[in-house]
Amino acid sequence: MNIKQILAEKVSAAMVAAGLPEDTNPAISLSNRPQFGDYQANGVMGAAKKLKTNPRELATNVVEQLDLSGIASKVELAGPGFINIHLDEAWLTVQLNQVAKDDFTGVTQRGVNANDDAKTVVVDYSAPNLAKEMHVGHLRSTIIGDAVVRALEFRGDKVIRQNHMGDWGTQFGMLIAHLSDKLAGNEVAETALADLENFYREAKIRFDNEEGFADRARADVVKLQSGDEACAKLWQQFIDISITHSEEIYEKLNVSLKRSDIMGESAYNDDLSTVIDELMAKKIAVEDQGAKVVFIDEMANKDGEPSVFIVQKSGGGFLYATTDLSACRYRSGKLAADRIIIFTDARQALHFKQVEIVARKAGFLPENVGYQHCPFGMMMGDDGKPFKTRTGGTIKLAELLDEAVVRASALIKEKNPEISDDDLALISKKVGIGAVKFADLSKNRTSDYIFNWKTMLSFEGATAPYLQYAYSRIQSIFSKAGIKPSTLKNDVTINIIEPQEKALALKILQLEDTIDAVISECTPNLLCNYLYELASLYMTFYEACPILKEDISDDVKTSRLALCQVVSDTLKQGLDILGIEVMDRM
RNA sequence: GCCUUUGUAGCUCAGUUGGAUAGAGCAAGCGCCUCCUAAGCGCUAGGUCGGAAGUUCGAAUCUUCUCAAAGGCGCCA
Repeated sequence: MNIKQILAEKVSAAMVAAGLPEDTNPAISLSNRPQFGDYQANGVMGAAKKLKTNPRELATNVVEQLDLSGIASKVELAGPGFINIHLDEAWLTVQLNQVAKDDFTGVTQRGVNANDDAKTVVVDYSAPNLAKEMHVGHLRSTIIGDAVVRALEFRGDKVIRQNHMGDWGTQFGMLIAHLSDKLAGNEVAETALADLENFYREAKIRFDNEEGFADRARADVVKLQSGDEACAKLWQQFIDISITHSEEIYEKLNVSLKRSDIMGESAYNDDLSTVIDELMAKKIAVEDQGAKVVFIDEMANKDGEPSVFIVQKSGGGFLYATTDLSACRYRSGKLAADRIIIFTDARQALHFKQVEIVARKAGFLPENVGYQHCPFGMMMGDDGKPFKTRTGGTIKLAELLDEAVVRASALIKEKNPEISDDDLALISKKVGIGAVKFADLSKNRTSDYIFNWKTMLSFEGATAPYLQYAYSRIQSIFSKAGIKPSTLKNDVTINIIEPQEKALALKILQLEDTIDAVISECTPNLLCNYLYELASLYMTFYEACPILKEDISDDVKTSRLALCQVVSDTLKQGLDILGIEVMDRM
């Protein structure tokens, strides 16, 4: 169910009938003022400009050809060529009632319509460095990626998650050398690695100061990479425990990543020399100053100097450029991806642009496979500088999340002193984590954003608690009415009476449109905006339209209860895509 | 030096491929609980969209220049 798409098809047909080319964009958008109707089509003006004709006359022709019978109650021509569309309330009512009965709250599944097949989408996100604990810098990739993944799946695409964990590289030599000594001292790996930050720090101190240790560490890297069994065993132990740390975070964050989604850097190790051989054989890469590099003319600067992309170090070692090229081939080949999406911070934008160009040249990434690097900004403190602890250290993600729950708990207790300890624990977890996630997800992906406890947990305005509150208010009505929401699904017809109900209906019918925008641009903030608007319209409806009051007729009562039911489903479903949980009471 | 991103109300942010009078939330001010959860609702105020020029019926959005911030640019990832 996508109103915008239905209107786009109708207006397009009218445009063609009026003599415009087939690919003319009808440019349907929501009207920004009630007197301009519900939707407007602005495409005629652009088209008239291209054809150098009078926009008003052209628009008149299009409107004459436009058949919206049954859908619109009024179509008006305004200004230089705006076509304002007032939707027919009867039509809206029919659509709304269909959505009310639908398990996917009106979102069409891929494959149902022609030209809308399910795609295989590979999504690379989270990707923490296993040498250390996850810190706040990993939050955005993890939750933005997960939200997009869930949106894709909800729409019906086949998603293959790829957690490209940093589990390989020189620092692991130092770590396994240190671990080896700890185990020799009769320590158990789990205890030695209980605090990864400490462990890393200890190893680093030894590496920098202790005589002979650095040499051992370097030797261990070489041994590890050449397949030495003892080193591999130590490495595996380290990796396993570090992954367990990450899994705890995913669990806390309600993120859908599983161990089976891990495809770490080490997994590409055996393929790297092949990648280089192919690049050399195809004369894409050349030797320069001892290293193997690709000179990318497509990205030359004004003076014609090509961009440089190193794929193998002069000593023969490989870099993350090599790994990412190998990943391109694996994903488009073995995984048969139609589309590849990568979530990393914006600093890597240049790198991924280079990877794509080289991979396409080398044939690792066929023409028809989409490749999308989705960068995001950093998390800043109140002072606008990178978010750090008071002493300047990185903030562990686990600690941040714990603090969110503690803060939520204090606030809930204050609002609701009689709450039981069990309820408090459960609700503060959902509210605290939800608040952190929503604050992040609701911001535009590309810019840096300021992390602030106060605004995200204020419980006022556009926050997760506001949405959760709207949801629990609805549940409260059901419980007060003694009605199981599921019983409303089939027998009840919703009627639109008040303007607040119409506004709500219109918003409900925009879910698919919103999801599609989230999917194509990888921007969950659009879904956040949508859900906030939905919740806000519900609150307005709640104040204006009594449901369980004595003077409300049974018909109106059941109609409104059913409307509540659709809003409740939509909110729950939308928040679920964001990985935010709801509760019946708060 | 070159490249990328960002700059919108006091603060935090939206703003769909150029569309009509630039929108929310917080903070500020004023109202609304004998009534389904006031973690709420309604109203008021707040802006030369960093600056300048250009493109056109029409610019926060496109082009050029400029100012400011952040980041990247040959052997880390």
